[in-house]
Amino acid sequence: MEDSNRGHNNSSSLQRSAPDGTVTGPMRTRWTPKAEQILILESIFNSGMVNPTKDETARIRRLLERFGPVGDANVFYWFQNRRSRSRRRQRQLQASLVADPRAAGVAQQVGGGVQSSSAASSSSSSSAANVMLMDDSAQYLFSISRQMGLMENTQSPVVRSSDVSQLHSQPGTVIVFIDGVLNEVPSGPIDLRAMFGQDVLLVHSSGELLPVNEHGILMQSLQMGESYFLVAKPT
Amino acid sequence: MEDSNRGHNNSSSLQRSAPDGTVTGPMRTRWTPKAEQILILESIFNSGMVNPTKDETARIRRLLERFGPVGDANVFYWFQNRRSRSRRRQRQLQASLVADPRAAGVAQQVGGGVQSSSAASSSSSSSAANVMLMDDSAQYLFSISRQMGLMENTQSPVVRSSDVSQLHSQPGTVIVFIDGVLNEVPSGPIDLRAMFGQDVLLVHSSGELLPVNEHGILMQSLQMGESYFLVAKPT
DNA sequence: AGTGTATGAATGAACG
DNA sequence: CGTTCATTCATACACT
Repeated sequence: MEDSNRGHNNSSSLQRSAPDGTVTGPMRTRWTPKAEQILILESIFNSGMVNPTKDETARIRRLLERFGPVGDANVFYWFQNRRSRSRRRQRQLQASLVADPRAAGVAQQVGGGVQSSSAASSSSSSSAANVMLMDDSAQYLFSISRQMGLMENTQSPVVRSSDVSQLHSQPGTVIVFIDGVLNEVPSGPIDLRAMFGQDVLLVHSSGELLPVNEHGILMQSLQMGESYFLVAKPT
Repeated sequence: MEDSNRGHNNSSSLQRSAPDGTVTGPMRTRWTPKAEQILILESIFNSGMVNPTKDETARIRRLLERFGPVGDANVFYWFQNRRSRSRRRQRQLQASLVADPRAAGVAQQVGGGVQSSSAASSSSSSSAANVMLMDDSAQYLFSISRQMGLMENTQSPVVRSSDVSQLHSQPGTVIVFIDGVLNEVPSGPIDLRAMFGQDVLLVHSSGELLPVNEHGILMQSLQMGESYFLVAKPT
């Protein structure tokens, strides 16, 4: 694809001076997405729109612009990188499982919501196949990307599950959706029993069941912006 | 097979070990053009040869080989990508100007030297129509591509305007030709008066006059590898 | 104020 | 040629 509106030209007169004193001109500062922007992007990606078309990209950009300056290029790059890194993690997780099946390594992050391998390409595959396993708890999240048309003129932020404007994902934690509500959880292993009181399991929005060890400890870190659903542990 | 010399397969038994130590087998190193090679390529592209034929590609490759291993395929891909991305930038610049005519955005990069639209395809259109506006100051650059036959046996590098071997374009700067000599200038707006002492204008090698604001500040960033010419400001 | 890491940006290499 | 993938470069930001 391509990069339409050039990325976030913050046209301020930034300059950096080299050690020798020569001014090397305006720094091209790179776009640093706001927490809200990341949440929106993650939600969209996670809802199945992993490869927006050019005009979808523009719509997304307009959405994001409410929270700060953004260009189409930034959005384009974001999705490209997201796809790429998601795919890569998926692969290397797969590889490490083959290499050492008993691993199920602790901090190993699972990929995004991209389906296994082949036909993951095109846009808006409004994943209908994902509805399974989870006991009906709020999957309204999946409609976010489809609602965009409606939201474009509203002032209210897209994600409202809690006051998102404040969060910036404390270091060492990740922001995730659990049953549709925002949660900031520690990155790393999670004691599901301690955290949710009962014997439960987590299902990623892709339908994948997250592995726990014999103590009910989640063996993978949850991943920033992903959404998960609690299900009762089958006895 | 139709694809000339395959791209720079330095066939050494390279291996890469993943972070966890697992050996992932021989890896395909991708060609990373040297600064000199880029300058040559840019010069050629900029001189109007935007789509070299197969044998022109081979000649170019032989040229580039003095500065490091390179295959015909690399050259082919380079031109293909250069054309593509140049055209794209051109389009999006156009689009953004339509969207917001008063923009003329500061750090907005202009596309390459491809002429407007339609008949930009074929090779060696030794641009005769580009010679205009500029007051005769060294346009010998344009002959670089035509000189290739002569240079093929010489030892001296193509670009000699200064010791090019060292440059790697400090971040935040771009390397350009101005009146045929290499310059490293800050990417971003440039104060022509401050830099050149007089009231001058810059003309891109395509003939396009670069816009300046009322203070004589260049409103676009110069582009890496492009060549420009100084002309006196008409009073 | 140095070091490590996540990630935005760029671009070589392909594919359709 | 447009689009997509893989890899690499550059840097914003945390942590020490």
